[in-house]
Amino acid sequence: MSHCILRIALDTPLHAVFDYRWPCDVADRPEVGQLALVPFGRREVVGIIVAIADETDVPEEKLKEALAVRSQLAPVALQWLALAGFAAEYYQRPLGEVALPGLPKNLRLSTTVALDRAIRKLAKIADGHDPAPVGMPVLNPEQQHAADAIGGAQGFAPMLLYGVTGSGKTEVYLQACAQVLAREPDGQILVLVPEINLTPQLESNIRARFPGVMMATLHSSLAEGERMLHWLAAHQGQARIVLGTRLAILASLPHLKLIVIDEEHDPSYKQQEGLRYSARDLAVWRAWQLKIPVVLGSATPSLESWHHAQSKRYRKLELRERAVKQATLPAVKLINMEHDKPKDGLTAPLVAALRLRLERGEQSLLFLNRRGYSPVICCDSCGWVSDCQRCTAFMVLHKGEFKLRCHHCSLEMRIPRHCPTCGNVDLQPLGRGTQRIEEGLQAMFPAARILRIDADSTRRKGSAQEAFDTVHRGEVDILIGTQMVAKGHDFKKLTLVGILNPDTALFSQDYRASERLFAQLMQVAGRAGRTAQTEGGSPSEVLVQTRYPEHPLYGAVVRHDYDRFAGALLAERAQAGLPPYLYQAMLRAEAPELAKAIDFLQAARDCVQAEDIAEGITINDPIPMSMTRVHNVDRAQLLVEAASRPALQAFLKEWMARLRDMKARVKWSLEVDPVDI
DNA sequence: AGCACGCCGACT
DNA sequence: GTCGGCGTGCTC
Repeated sequence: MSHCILRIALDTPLHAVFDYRWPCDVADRPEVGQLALVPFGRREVVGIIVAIADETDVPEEKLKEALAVRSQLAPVALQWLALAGFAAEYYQRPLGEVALPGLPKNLRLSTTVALDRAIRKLAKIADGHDPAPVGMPVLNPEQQHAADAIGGAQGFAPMLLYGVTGSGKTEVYLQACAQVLAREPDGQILVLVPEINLTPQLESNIRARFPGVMMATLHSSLAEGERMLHWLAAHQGQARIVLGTRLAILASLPHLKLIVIDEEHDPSYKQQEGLRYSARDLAVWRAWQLKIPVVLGSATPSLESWHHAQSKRYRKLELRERAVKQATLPAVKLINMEHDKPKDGLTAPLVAALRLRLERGEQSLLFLNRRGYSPVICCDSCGWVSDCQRCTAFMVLHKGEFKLRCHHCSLEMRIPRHCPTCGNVDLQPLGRGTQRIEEGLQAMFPAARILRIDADSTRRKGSAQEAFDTVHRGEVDILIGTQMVAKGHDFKKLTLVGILNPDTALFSQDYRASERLFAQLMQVAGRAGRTAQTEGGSPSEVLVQTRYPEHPLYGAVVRHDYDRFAGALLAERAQAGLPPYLYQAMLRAEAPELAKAIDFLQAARDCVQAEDIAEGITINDPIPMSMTRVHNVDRAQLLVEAASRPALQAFLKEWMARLRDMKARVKWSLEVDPVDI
């Protein structure tokens, strides 16, 4: 028996692949894409075989033998390895760090009992190969046109499905899926959603519509056993439809024929720690690689996607009408808070509108993106404020729990009875969170059934679902919530949406804040008026309390005019030299002292500044992050810009190699295409 | 990242 | 006298 060399990617921050000896004859070598168990340092870990060679440069005494190859599991396809390889290069991370964390944990154990059990279990389940849908409703002409365009697309075909809330995008996806499933005998479809827990309807819709095919879900809250089964069902091609969150973009799908990204503008498609990838961008790359169609759906597309649609790189499919014929868009009205002074956070017109809904037995929703009772407490006499000891942030008053809590490091303390610096007993809450609004509402409408839905009220598992069920059953008159209530749910009896304090985002340092605010307002406005008017209820309305009613963003919201707003934002971006007209990467550093972090970034800048590789690249000054200190660590960042993606990529590759060689003792990381600036 | 080895302070 | 602090070094 001779041996070969297995080149294996391992989940480690080291930018290298590792070679192992493996005894085998030439005829029965393992395959690239198979998983293998290997000794690594003092541990045993599972990696992916990325190449098989006859020889290696690794000295004999260092070379170890692999312990096992997972031959019962089919290798991942070469195209999947290429996807991982692309993501690794693009985001400047080692291959193993991209390829392995997405696998079910049970696949990465030294034992194979869980794998063997899952394989046996799936072998007993009949493959879903009856693609016939049931209960397909008739589409309106626009929907039908879009569904046919998607279902009939050949080759790489990126499409933007642009349609207001309620225009029936889901039905378009479903019918396009039906066409693809009918045409491709083994074809698989990947459907991505921002948060699967907030959209259980889509899952049940798909199951009900396609009873003859297997569907698998992939998201972070699956139990390990389930994750293994679902991942394996996708990997073996049994699952014809895979519904998942951003992590599902890295699923092994050997027969992928269509990708759908619902609410493509949603920020949750961007992973914000570890490998900071954009599932939307990777989806488009994957579609390009496989020469298949990809659909990006949204009522308020990201400016990147809109830009691509305008320049005809993406085909635009538009749904102008609401699919439910009688439902029109809700009337959006601005309440000028300079004229109508709010009491307990609510202006008189909003209170009157709430009272009207209560009298008619209809539901209202108040949207305030700030949980807790008040974002800070302060001392009237000496000016003390409830700063967090570990962060550049205030501690938030949580009145019900008698606590101050930092939302960034989770530090908690009892509410001080008197001012820590001057002893004054009169400490005032400043500003309003959802709890305080709830308290004020309850005092104003003692008989009303008021429910608050935010991260605090739904901490227990399953309690969010219970809360939404209560609303759906009509057992709530006024719902108050954070962005949790903006997504997914349609409330049938809801005819009023009040938006309480959106102004802060207008003047944010982050140039993306207004794009996000617009999307959020349109989304929450869309919760109102989906069906109520058909039953003779109040006309649906959305009331926005603002100090800047003349701001163009609100004008656009009132007119439901995404097109013009997006056009104006794009013009600003072009003028100011911002994405999508320019490409960015952000180098971040953190250290116990700010100066250390800044020094590192400065050194990182200096090591390339005057050189050829930095030509055409703008390396900005290092600056402290806007929230400088979190959990006793100071953070700083340095923005790099380039006019073209390839130029930026080439620069980053060389720059990262040099930074790794610098062996800095501060923690640092790179984000390509950063979203929070 | 893990997980070692490796030299200096407070405890059974 | 030991337990254990986290500094530096390595992983085919």
